[in-house]
Amino acid sequence: MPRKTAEAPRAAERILTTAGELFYREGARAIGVDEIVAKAGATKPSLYRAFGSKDQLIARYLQDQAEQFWAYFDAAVEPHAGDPKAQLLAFFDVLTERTTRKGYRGCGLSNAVVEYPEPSHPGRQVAVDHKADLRKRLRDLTRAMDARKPKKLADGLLLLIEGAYITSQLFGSDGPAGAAKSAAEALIEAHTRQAPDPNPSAA
Amino acid sequence: MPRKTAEAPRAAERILTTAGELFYREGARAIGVDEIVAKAGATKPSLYRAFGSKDQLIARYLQDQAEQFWAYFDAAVEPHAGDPKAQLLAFFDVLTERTTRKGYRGCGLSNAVVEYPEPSHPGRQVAVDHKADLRKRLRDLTRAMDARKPKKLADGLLLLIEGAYITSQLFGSDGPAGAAKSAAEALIEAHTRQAPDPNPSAA
DNA sequence: AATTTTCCGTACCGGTCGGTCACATGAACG
DNA sequence: CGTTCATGTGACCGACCGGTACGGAAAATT
Repeated sequence: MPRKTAEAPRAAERILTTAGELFYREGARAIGVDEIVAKAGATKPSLYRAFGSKDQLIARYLQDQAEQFWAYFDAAVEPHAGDPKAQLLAFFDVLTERTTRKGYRGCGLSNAVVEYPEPSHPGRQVAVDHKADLRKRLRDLTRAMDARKPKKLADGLLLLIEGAYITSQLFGSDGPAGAAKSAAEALIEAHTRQAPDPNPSAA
Repeated sequence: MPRKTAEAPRAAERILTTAGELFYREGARAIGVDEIVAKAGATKPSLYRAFGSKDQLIARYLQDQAEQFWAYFDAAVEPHAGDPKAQLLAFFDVLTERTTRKGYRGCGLSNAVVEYPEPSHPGRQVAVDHKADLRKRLRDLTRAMDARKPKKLADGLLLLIEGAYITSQLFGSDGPAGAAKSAAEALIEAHTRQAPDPNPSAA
Protein backbone atom coordinates (compact mmCIF):
# COMPACT_ATOMS: atom_id res chain seq x y z
CA MET A 1 0.00 0.00 0.00
CA PRO A 2 1.90 3.03 -1.29
CA ARG A 3 1.60 6.11 0.84
CA LYS A 4 -0.09 8.69 -1.31
CA THR A 5 0.75 11.63 0.93
CA ALA A 6 -1.88 13.86 -0.60
CA GLU A 7 -0.86 17.35 -1.48
CA ALA A 8 -3.04 20.43 -1.39
CA PRO A 9 -6.47 19.88 0.14
CA ARG A 10 -6.20 19.50 3.86
CA ALA A 11 -8.13 16.73 5.51
CA ALA A 12 -10.55 19.11 7.21
CA GLU A 13 -11.39 20.69 3.89
CA ARG A 14 -11.97 17.35 2.17
CA ILE A 15 -14.18 16.29 5.05
CA LEU A 16 -16.24 19.45 4.84
CA THR A 17 -16.88 19.28 1.11
CA THR A 18 -17.59 15.56 1.19
CA ALA A 19 -19.91 15.92 4.17
CA GLY A 20 -21.65 18.79 2.44
CA GLU A 21 -22.45 16.74 -0.63
CA LEU A 22 -23.64 13.78 1.40
CA PHE A 23 -25.69 15.86 3.81
CA TYR A 24 -27.39 17.68 1.00
CA ARG A 25 -28.09 14.65 -1.17
CA GLU A 26 -29.10 12.16 1.50
CA GLY A 27 -29.95 14.25 4.53
CA ALA A 28 -27.72 14.85 7.51
CA ARG A 29 -29.42 12.27 9.71
CA ALA A 30 -28.94 9.60 7.09
CA ILE A 31 -25.17 9.99 6.93
CA GLY A 32 -22.78 8.65 9.52
CA VAL A 33 -19.39 10.05 10.34
CA ASP A 34 -17.74 6.82 9.23
CA GLU A 35 -19.13 7.21 5.74
CA ILE A 36 -18.02 10.82 5.58
CA VAL A 37 -14.41 10.17 6.50
CA ALA A 38 -14.24 7.08 4.29
CA LYS A 39 -15.45 8.97 1.19
CA ALA A 40 -13.26 11.95 2.07
CA GLY A 41 -10.16 9.77 2.35
CA ALA A 42 -9.70 10.89 5.93
CA THR A 43 -10.19 9.52 9.40
CA LYS A 44 -12.48 10.16 12.33
CA PRO A 45 -9.92 11.85 14.55
CA SER A 46 -9.37 14.38 11.79
CA LEU A 47 -13.07 15.09 11.67
CA TYR A 48 -13.37 15.53 15.41
CA ARG A 49 -10.18 17.55 15.69
CA ALA A 50 -11.41 20.00 13.08
CA PHE A 51 -15.13 20.20 13.86
CA GLY A 52 -15.66 18.93 17.37
CA SER A 53 -18.81 16.96 16.72
CA LYS A 54 -21.11 15.84 13.96
CA ASP A 55 -23.64 18.49 14.93
CA GLN A 56 -21.05 21.22 14.60
CA LEU A 57 -20.02 19.83 11.25
CA ILE A 58 -23.64 20.07 10.19
CA ALA A 59 -23.79 23.67 11.41
CA ARG A 60 -20.68 24.44 9.42
CA TYR A 61 -22.15 22.83 6.31
CA LEU A 62 -25.27 24.95 6.72
CA GLN A 63 -23.22 28.11 7.05
CA ASP A 64 -21.68 27.27 3.71
CA GLN A 65 -25.13 26.67 2.27
CA ALA A 66 -26.24 30.09 3.46
CA GLU A 67 -23.18 31.67 1.90
CA GLN A 68 -23.85 29.95 -1.40
CA PHE A 69 -27.42 31.15 -1.30
CA TRP A 70 -26.42 34.75 -0.92
CA ALA A 71 -23.87 34.30 -3.65
CA TYR A 72 -26.47 33.39 -6.23
CA PHE A 73 -29.04 35.74 -4.79
CA ASP A 74 -26.69 38.69 -5.07
CA ALA A 75 -25.52 37.61 -8.49
CA ALA A 76 -29.09 37.54 -9.74
CA VAL A 77 -30.00 40.85 -8.18
CA GLU A 78 -26.92 42.87 -8.94
CA PRO A 79 -27.54 43.65 -12.62
CA HIS A 80 -30.82 45.35 -11.71
CA ALA A 81 -29.66 47.63 -8.94
CA GLY A 82 -32.16 50.41 -8.33
CA ASP A 83 -35.09 48.44 -9.76
CA PRO A 84 -36.32 46.28 -6.86
CA LYS A 85 -39.12 44.69 -8.85
CA ALA A 86 -36.72 43.58 -11.56
CA GLN A 87 -34.34 42.35 -8.86
CA LEU A 88 -37.01 40.20 -7.30
CA LEU A 89 -38.08 38.77 -10.63
CA ALA A 90 -34.48 38.08 -11.58
CA PHE A 91 -34.13 36.09 -8.38
CA PHE A 92 -37.26 34.14 -9.19
CA ASP A 93 -35.70 33.35 -12.54
CA VAL A 94 -32.67 31.71 -11.02
CA LEU A 95 -34.89 30.06 -8.42
CA THR A 96 -36.97 28.53 -11.17
CA GLU A 97 -33.90 27.42 -13.02
CA ARG A 98 -32.56 25.70 -9.92
CA THR A 99 -35.75 24.16 -8.60
CA THR A 100 -36.69 22.61 -11.92
CA ARG A 101 -33.36 20.92 -12.36
CA LYS A 102 -33.67 17.16 -12.25
CA GLY A 103 -32.68 15.70 -8.91
CA TYR A 104 -32.81 19.02 -7.12
CA ARG A 105 -33.00 18.40 -3.40
CA GLY A 106 -34.39 21.72 -2.22
CA CYS A 107 -32.81 24.14 0.21
CA GLY A 108 -30.36 22.47 2.54
CA LEU A 109 -31.24 24.92 5.27
CA SER A 110 -34.97 24.31 5.09
CA ASN A 111 -34.35 20.60 4.95
CA ALA A 112 -32.21 20.76 8.07
CA VAL A 113 -35.01 22.44 10.00
CA VAL A 114 -37.26 19.54 9.11
CA GLU A 115 -34.66 17.00 10.12
CA TYR A 116 -33.78 18.70 13.41
CA PRO A 117 -36.83 20.05 15.21
CA GLU A 118 -35.00 20.52 18.51
CA PRO A 119 -34.44 24.28 18.89
CA SER A 120 -31.06 23.75 20.53
CA HIS A 121 -29.45 22.05 17.57
CA PRO A 122 -26.63 24.27 16.31
CA GLY A 123 -27.50 23.54 12.70
CA ARG A 124 -31.08 24.52 13.17
CA GLN A 125 -30.06 27.86 14.57
CA VAL A 126 -27.93 28.59 11.53
CA ALA A 127 -30.88 27.79 9.30
CA VAL A 128 -33.38 29.83 11.27
CA ASP A 129 -31.07 32.84 11.32
CA HIS A 130 -30.53 32.61 7.60
CA LYS A 131 -34.25 32.50 6.86
CA ALA A 132 -34.78 35.52 9.08
CA ASP A 133 -32.13 37.30 7.04
CA LEU A 134 -33.88 36.35 3.83
CA ARG A 135 -37.21 37.58 5.14
CA LYS A 136 -35.62 40.89 6.00
CA ARG A 137 -33.97 41.17 2.61
CA LEU A 138 -37.28 40.54 0.87
CA ARG A 139 -38.93 43.19 3.01
CA ASP A 140 -36.25 45.68 2.05
CA LEU A 141 -36.97 44.99 -1.58
CA THR A 142 -40.75 45.21 -1.30
CA ARG A 143 -40.43 48.44 0.65
CA ALA A 144 -38.15 49.82 -2.03
CA MET A 145 -40.73 49.08 -4.69
CA ASP A 146 -43.35 51.02 -2.74
CA ALA A 147 -45.63 48.07 -2.19
CA ARG A 148 -48.76 48.94 -0.29
CA LYS A 149 -48.08 46.25 2.33
CA PRO A 150 -44.38 45.46 2.02
CA LYS A 151 -44.25 42.96 4.87
CA LYS A 152 -47.21 41.04 3.61
CA LEU A 153 -45.92 41.00 0.08
CA ALA A 154 -42.49 39.85 1.25
CA ASP A 155 -44.08 37.05 3.26
CA GLY A 156 -46.14 35.98 0.29
CA LEU A 157 -43.01 35.82 -1.83
CA LEU A 158 -41.23 33.87 0.87
CA LEU A 159 -44.06 31.34 0.88
CA LEU A 160 -43.61 30.92 -2.86
CA ILE A 161 -39.86 30.47 -2.49
CA GLU A 162 -40.10 27.87 0.25
CA GLY A 163 -42.93 26.18 -1.55
CA ALA A 164 -40.76 25.94 -4.64
CA TYR A 165 -37.98 24.34 -2.62
CA ILE A 166 -40.04 21.56 -1.23
CA THR A 167 -42.36 20.91 -4.16
CA SER A 168 -39.29 20.45 -6.31
CA GLN A 169 -38.57 17.42 -4.16
CA LEU A 170 -42.16 16.25 -4.27
CA PHE A 171 -42.87 16.58 -7.97
CA GLY A 172 -39.54 16.76 -9.74
CA SER A 173 -38.99 19.09 -12.66
CA ASP A 174 -42.63 19.32 -13.77
CA GLY A 175 -43.88 20.46 -10.41
CA PRO A 176 -45.48 23.66 -9.18
CA ALA A 177 -42.07 25.27 -8.78
CA GLY A 178 -42.37 26.29 -12.41
CA ALA A 179 -45.28 28.52 -11.47
CA ALA A 180 -43.37 30.42 -8.81
CA LYS A 181 -42.35 33.36 -10.95
CA SER A 182 -45.73 34.06 -12.45
CA ALA A 183 -47.28 33.81 -9.00
CA ALA A 184 -44.69 36.25 -7.72
CA GLU A 185 -45.56 38.60 -10.55
CA ALA A 186 -49.22 38.40 -9.66
CA LEU A 187 -48.50 39.11 -6.00
CA ILE A 188 -46.29 42.06 -6.82
CA GLU A 189 -48.85 43.37 -9.25
CA ALA A 190 -51.59 43.10 -6.64
CA HIS A 191 -49.52 45.04 -4.13
CA THR A 192 -48.38 47.79 -6.45
CA ARG A 193 -51.31 48.29 -8.82
CA GLN A 194 -52.93 51.72 -8.43
CA ALA A 195 -56.46 50.36 -8.81
CA PRO A 196 -58.66 49.24 -5.89
CA ASP A 197 -57.01 47.26 -3.14
CA PRO A 198 -57.81 43.59 -3.79
CA ASN A 199 -56.80 42.53 -0.33
CA PRO A 200 -58.10 44.81 2.39
CA SER A 201 -56.86 42.93 5.43
CA ALA A 202 -54.37 44.27 7.94
CA ALA A 203 -50.61 43.90 7.57
CA MET B 1 -64.77 -16.40 11.40
CA PRO B 2 -66.73 -13.46 12.83
CA ARG B 3 -65.00 -10.21 13.52
CA LYS B 4 -62.49 -10.01 16.29
CA THR B 5 -63.42 -6.40 17.02
CA ALA B 6 -62.70 -6.61 20.70
CA GLU B 7 -62.71 -3.13 22.18
CA ALA B 8 -59.43 -3.77 23.94
CA PRO B 9 -56.55 -1.46 23.00
CA ARG B 10 -54.53 -3.85 20.92
CA ALA B 11 -50.76 -3.59 21.00
CA ALA B 12 -50.60 -2.82 17.28
CA GLU B 13 -52.97 0.08 17.69
CA ARG B 14 -51.05 1.54 20.59
CA ILE B 15 -47.84 1.22 18.63
CA LEU B 16 -49.31 3.02 15.64
CA THR B 17 -50.64 5.99 17.56
CA THR B 18 -47.50 6.30 19.66
CA ALA B 19 -45.27 6.03 16.62
CA GLY B 20 -47.38 8.60 14.84
CA GLU B 21 -46.93 11.17 17.55
CA LEU B 22 -43.22 10.56 17.82
CA PHE B 23 -42.63 10.52 14.07
CA TYR B 24 -44.50 13.74 13.62
CA ARG B 25 -42.94 15.63 16.50
CA GLU B 26 -39.35 14.42 16.24
CA GLY B 27 -39.05 13.11 12.73
CA ALA B 28 -39.15 9.47 11.69
CA ARG B 29 -35.40 9.12 11.38
CA ALA B 30 -34.87 10.44 14.87
CA ILE B 31 -37.05 7.79 16.50
CA GLY B 32 -35.97 4.22 17.08
CA VAL B 33 -38.26 1.24 17.31
CA ASP B 34 -37.17 0.65 20.89
CA GLU B 35 -38.46 4.04 21.95
CA ILE B 36 -41.74 3.48 20.16
CA VAL B 37 -42.55 0.17 21.79
CA ALA B 38 -41.38 1.37 25.19
CA LYS B 39 -43.66 4.42 25.10
CA ALA B 40 -46.51 2.35 23.68
CA GLY B 41 -46.21 -0.21 26.45
CA ALA B 42 -45.53 -2.94 23.93
CA THR B 43 -42.61 -4.92 22.59
CA LYS B 44 -40.68 -5.13 19.38
CA PRO B 45 -42.07 -8.44 18.16
CA SER B 46 -45.53 -6.92 18.31
CA LEU B 47 -44.36 -4.07 16.14
CA TYR B 48 -42.76 -6.34 13.57
CA ARG B 49 -45.66 -8.78 13.51
CA ALA B 50 -48.13 -6.01 12.84
CA PHE B 51 -46.15 -3.80 10.50
CA GLY B 52 -43.29 -5.85 9.08
CA SER B 53 -40.62 -3.19 9.30
CA LYS B 54 -40.00 0.30 10.54
CA ASP B 55 -40.26 1.64 7.01
CA GLN B 56 -43.69 0.08 6.58
CA LEU B 57 -44.75 1.51 9.91
CA ILE B 58 -43.68 4.90 8.62
CA ALA B 59 -45.70 4.35 5.46
CA ARG B 60 -48.71 3.43 7.54
CA TYR B 61 -48.28 6.53 9.69
CA LEU B 62 -48.15 8.64 6.55
CA GLN B 63 -51.31 7.06 5.19
CA ASP B 64 -53.01 8.14 8.39
CA GLN B 65 -51.59 11.62 7.95
CA ALA B 66 -53.03 11.78 4.45
CA GLU B 67 -56.42 10.64 5.74
CA GLN B 68 -56.38 13.29 8.43
CA PHE B 69 -55.50 15.89 5.86
CA TRP B 70 -58.47 15.06 3.70
CA ALA B 71 -60.65 14.99 6.77
CA TYR B 72 -59.97 18.60 7.58
CA PHE B 73 -59.78 19.64 3.96
CA ASP B 74 -63.22 18.21 3.25
CA ALA B 75 -64.60 19.60 6.48
CA ALA B 76 -63.43 23.07 5.52
CA VAL B 77 -64.71 22.84 1.98
CA GLU B 78 -68.03 21.14 2.51
CA PRO B 79 -70.05 24.12 3.77
CA HIS B 80 -69.31 26.00 0.54
CA ALA B 81 -70.23 23.36 -2.00
CA GLY B 82 -70.79 24.93 -5.40
CA ASP B 83 -68.62 27.95 -4.66
CA PRO B 84 -65.08 26.82 -5.43
CA LYS B 85 -63.50 30.15 -4.59
CA ALA B 86 -65.14 30.16 -1.17
CA GLN B 87 -64.06 26.55 -0.72
CA LEU B 88 -60.46 27.38 -1.43
CA LEU B 89 -60.48 30.35 0.90
CA ALA B 90 -62.14 28.31 3.62
CA PHE B 91 -59.32 25.81 3.32
CA PHE B 92 -56.77 28.60 3.60
CA ASP B 93 -58.54 29.66 6.77
CA VAL B 94 -58.04 26.32 8.47
CA LEU B 95 -54.54 26.16 7.04
CA THR B 96 -53.71 29.48 8.64
CA GLU B 97 -55.25 28.41 11.91
CA ARG B 98 -53.14 25.26 11.94
CA THR B 99 -49.86 26.65 10.70
CA THR B 100 -49.85 29.52 13.18
CA ARG B 101 -50.41 27.28 16.18
CA LYS B 102 -47.44 27.25 18.52
CA GLY B 103 -45.23 24.23 18.07
CA TYR B 104 -46.74 23.26 14.75
CA ARG B 105 -44.45 20.86 12.97
CA GLY B 106 -45.64 21.26 9.39
CA CYS B 107 -47.03 18.55 7.16
CA GLY B 108 -45.87 15.09 8.15
CA LEU B 109 -45.95 14.01 4.52
CA SER B 110 -43.81 16.86 3.24
CA ASN B 111 -41.44 16.35 6.13
CA ALA B 112 -41.10 12.67 5.28
CA VAL B 113 -40.08 13.51 1.72
CA VAL B 114 -37.28 15.66 3.11
CA GLU B 115 -36.18 12.92 5.48
CA TYR B 116 -36.29 10.15 2.88
CA PRO B 117 -34.97 11.24 -0.50
CA GLU B 118 -34.62 7.67 -1.80
CA PRO B 119 -37.48 7.18 -4.27
CA SER B 120 -37.93 3.56 -3.22
CA HIS B 121 -38.85 4.29 0.35
CA PRO B 122 -42.46 3.15 0.93
CA GLY B 123 -43.20 6.20 3.06
CA ARG B 124 -41.99 8.55 0.39
CA GLN B 125 -44.28 7.00 -2.14
CA VAL B 126 -47.29 7.52 0.10
CA ALA B 127 -46.33 11.15 0.50
CA VAL B 128 -45.71 11.76 -3.19
CA ASP B 129 -49.01 10.15 -4.14
CA HIS B 130 -50.86 12.25 -1.63
CA LYS B 131 -49.36 15.47 -2.91
CA ALA B 132 -50.26 14.51 -6.45
CA ASP B 133 -53.83 14.01 -5.25
CA LEU B 134 -53.81 17.41 -3.63
CA ARG B 135 -52.51 19.03 -6.77
CA LYS B 136 -55.29 17.42 -8.74
CA ARG B 137 -57.89 18.51 -6.22
CA LEU B 138 -56.68 22.08 -6.40
CA ARG B 139 -56.84 21.97 -10.17
CA ASP B 140 -60.42 20.75 -10.04
CA LEU B 141 -61.31 23.69 -7.86
CA THR B 142 -59.52 26.30 -9.96
CA ARG B 143 -61.13 24.88 -13.09
CA ALA B 144 -64.52 25.06 -11.42
CA MET B 145 -64.01 28.71 -10.66
CA ASP B 146 -63.25 29.41 -14.33
CA ALA B 147 -59.74 30.61 -13.73
CA ARG B 148 -57.98 31.63 -16.89
CA LYS B 149 -55.09 29.28 -16.22
CA PRO B 150 -56.40 26.73 -13.75
CA LYS B 151 -53.24 24.62 -13.61
CA LYS B 152 -51.01 27.58 -13.02
CA LEU B 153 -53.29 29.00 -10.39
CA ALA B 154 -53.51 25.64 -8.64
CA ASP B 155 -49.74 25.35 -8.66
CA GLY B 156 -49.38 28.83 -7.23
CA LEU B 157 -51.76 27.94 -4.43
CA LEU B 158 -49.88 24.73 -3.78
CA LEU B 159 -46.67 26.71 -3.44
CA LEU B 160 -48.34 28.88 -0.83
CA ILE B 161 -49.63 25.83 1.05
CA GLU B 162 -46.30 24.07 1.14
CA GLY B 163 -44.56 27.31 1.93
CA ALA B 164 -46.88 27.76 4.90
CA TYR B 165 -46.06 24.28 6.15
CA ILE B 166 -42.36 24.76 6.25
CA THR B 167 -42.18 28.40 7.23
CA SER B 168 -44.33 27.56 10.24
CA GLN B 169 -41.41 25.45 11.39
CA LEU B 170 -38.90 28.14 10.53
CA PHE B 171 -40.56 31.16 12.06
CA GLY B 172 -43.12 29.91 14.54
CA SER B 173 -46.50 31.56 14.89
CA ASP B 174 -45.48 35.01 13.61
CA GLY B 175 -44.12 33.71 10.35
CA PRO B 176 -45.12 34.20 6.74
CA ALA B 177 -47.74 31.48 7.06
CA GLY B 178 -50.10 34.19 8.28
CA ALA B 179 -49.89 35.81 4.85
CA ALA B 180 -50.95 32.69 2.96
CA LYS B 181 -54.63 33.48 2.69
CA SER B 182 -54.23 37.03 1.44
CA ALA B 183 -51.66 35.83 -1.07
CA ALA B 184 -54.10 33.15 -2.21
CA GLU B 185 -56.77 35.80 -2.62
CA ALA B 186 -54.44 37.89 -4.73
CA LEU B 187 -53.56 34.93 -6.92
CA ILE B 188 -57.18 33.95 -7.40
CA GLU B 189 -58.10 37.53 -8.15
CA ALA B 190 -55.34 37.78 -10.73
CA HIS B 191 -56.56 34.65 -12.47
CA THR B 192 -60.24 35.49 -12.46
CA ARG B 193 -60.33 39.27 -12.92
CA GLN B 194 -61.94 40.28 -16.19
CA ALA B 195 -59.46 43.05 -16.89
CA PRO B 196 -56.17 42.59 -18.79
CA ASP B 197 -54.24 39.39 -18.21
CA PRO B 198 -51.45 40.18 -15.75
CA ASN B 199 -49.54 37.03 -16.52
CA PRO B 200 -49.33 36.15 -20.16
CA SER B 201 -47.09 33.09 -19.97
CA ALA B 202 -48.11 29.59 -20.95
CA ALA B 203 -49.70 27.10 -18.58
C1' DA C 1 -61.98 -29.52 30.10
C1' DA C 2 -59.12 -29.93 26.29
C1' DT C 3 -57.46 -28.03 22.33
C1' DT C 4 -56.58 -24.94 18.72
C1' DT C 5 -55.72 -20.23 17.42
C1' DT C 6 -54.45 -15.60 18.42
C1' DC C 7 -51.73 -12.56 20.74
C1' DC C 8 -47.65 -11.09 23.18
C1' DG C 9 -43.11 -10.90 25.90
C1' DT C 10 -38.06 -12.46 27.07
C1' DA C 11 -33.88 -12.64 25.40
C1' DC C 12 -30.82 -12.12 21.96
C1' DC C 13 -28.46 -11.06 17.29
C1' DG C 14 -24.83 -8.57 14.40
C1' DG C 15 -24.06 -4.13 12.94
C1' DT C 16 -23.63 0.75 13.28
C1' DC C 17 -23.97 5.02 15.80
C1' DG C 18 -21.18 9.20 17.53
C1' DG C 19 -17.05 9.72 19.89
C1' DT C 20 -12.23 8.89 22.04
C1' DC C 21 -7.75 6.97 23.04
C1' DA C 22 -2.45 6.53 22.69
C1' DC C 23 0.71 6.45 19.37
C1' DA C 24 3.15 6.59 14.78
C1' DT C 25 4.38 9.29 10.75
C1' DG C 26 5.75 12.82 7.97
C1' DA C 27 6.42 17.31 6.21
C1' DA C 28 7.84 22.17 7.34
C1' DC C 29 10.79 25.28 9.36
C1' DG C 30 14.45 27.23 12.01
C1' DC D 1 19.48 18.77 13.68
C1' DG D 2 15.23 18.94 16.57
C1' DT D 3 10.73 20.80 17.14
C1' DT D 4 6.13 21.67 15.76
C1' DC D 5 1.88 20.72 13.64
C1' DA D 6 -1.20 18.19 10.98
C1' DT D 7 -2.60 13.86 9.92
C1' DG D 8 -3.21 8.78 9.87
C1' DT D 9 -3.51 4.06 12.54
C1' DG D 10 -6.11 1.00 14.80
C1' DA D 11 -8.18 -0.30 18.65
C1' DC D 12 -11.82 0.65 21.61
C1' DC D 13 -16.17 2.40 23.93
C1' DG D 14 -21.22 2.11 25.46
C1' DA D 15 -25.37 2.91 23.44
C1' DC D 16 -28.42 2.14 20.16
C1' DC D 17 -29.94 0.50 15.50
C1' DG D 18 -33.47 -2.56 12.99
C1' DG D 19 -34.77 -7.21 13.30
C1' DT D 20 -35.76 -12.18 15.07
C1' DA D 21 -36.11 -17.16 17.33
C1' DC D 22 -38.79 -19.11 20.54
C1' DG D 23 -41.93 -20.13 24.04
C1' DG D 24 -45.57 -18.80 27.15
C1' DA D 25 -50.27 -16.75 28.12
C1' DA D 26 -54.88 -16.05 26.72
C1' DA D 27 -59.00 -16.56 24.26
C1' DA D 28 -62.04 -18.64 21.10
C1' DT D 29 -63.63 -23.17 19.69
C1' DT D 30 -64.86 -27.89 20.51
